Amino acid sequence: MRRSSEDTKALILAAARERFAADGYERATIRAIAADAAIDPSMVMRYFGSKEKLFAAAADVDLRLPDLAGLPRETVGTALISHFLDRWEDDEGMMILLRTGVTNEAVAERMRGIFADQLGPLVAGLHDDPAQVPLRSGLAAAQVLGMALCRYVLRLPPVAAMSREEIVHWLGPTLQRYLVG
Amino acid sequence: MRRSSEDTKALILAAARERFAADGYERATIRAIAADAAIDPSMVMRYFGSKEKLFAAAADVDLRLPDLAGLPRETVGTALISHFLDRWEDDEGMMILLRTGVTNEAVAERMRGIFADQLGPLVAGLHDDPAQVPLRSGLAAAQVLGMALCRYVLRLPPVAAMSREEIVHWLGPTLQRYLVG
DNA sequence: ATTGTAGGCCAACAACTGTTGACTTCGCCG
DNA sequence: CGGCGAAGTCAACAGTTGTTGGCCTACAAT
Repeated sequence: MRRSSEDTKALILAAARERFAADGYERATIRAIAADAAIDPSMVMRYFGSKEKLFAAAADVDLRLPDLAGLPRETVGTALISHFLDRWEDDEGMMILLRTGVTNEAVAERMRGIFADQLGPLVAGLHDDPAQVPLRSGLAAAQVLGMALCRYVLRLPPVAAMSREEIVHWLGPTLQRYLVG
Repeated sequence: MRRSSEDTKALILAAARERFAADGYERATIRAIAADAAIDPSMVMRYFGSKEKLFAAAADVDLRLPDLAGLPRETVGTALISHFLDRWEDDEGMMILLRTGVTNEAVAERMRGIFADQLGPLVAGLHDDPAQVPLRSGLAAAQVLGMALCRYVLRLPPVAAMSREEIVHWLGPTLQRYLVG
């Protein structure tokens, strides 16, 4: 029995996401991705056109932010950090963005867009004064991304060893203050 | 007049630091570094042996942490964030470490060492209970690195636009709580 | 003036990269 | 059965990379 076109495409995409997440853009070669998917490198080109387009498909990420405005005012900090921990632990896309955005201007631009379009509106729902929004969402982004960087990417031992509850306990109040304090 | 051996070596090292800081390890090619220094690529090999050794020389970073134990207890948070902002703004080494440590395991290991050997002892000076130290220095690292990431590497507009005083004002109390609160 | 040496340059290497085009093989439809 | 399109393979391309060795050239000591 032969594979369908969509099946192989999905196979390649899965392998690509893994490689990009683990190695970043440059070190994740098309040959390595193809080998992981057990197919020929030329199939990658056939289905995705180029390495850049394959990456674009692999790095298509949605933060899936919940609607914090519906929550009790004093719980938005812990809600946000909980959500981000969930997201980081089950979506390779987060790792891809961070690993590659640091050395690739196009991806950095994409991250700026994601934070402006997704985190910004969410924070806007918490304030009457729109002038506060950029500052507060920027502060929140710095805290959340710093945690992800230390825990999932650099794996600083004390940070990687922290329990989920510890992180929520310490970062929750910080984010609370940044967001609405 | 001909250049001295040490002069060229310093010239190469300066160009290398700039390139590694701007482009990361993979994209910073020996040829590009040599061109910046206006010398032949083979000279880089002559003076540094290999690209890896050149990088090791370029990424030799010291956080130069001040002695927080000598300060009034309630000012350690603002003192730490002020110091890190200074450091980030006048030492390309910080950028090199962050840009490359994210995709290079050896550099990540180096960063783990730096934070264990430099930030750890500093925090230890603030506590009687040594068991608290890893948690607290990990939290501080996450906050500080997250700010650096958003401001200097990703350049998220709201974070990049913040004034130095705003950052100290907002992150100071957070670090204070993480360190001794 | 000769020579030794250290600084510098050139050309080439082998390996690896993304990418391409021609070729083969499978399986469905008429 | 025959052929046609889709799925897959193979080999090669052109460019770039780190790295090497041989060669040239200025300068200081003899």
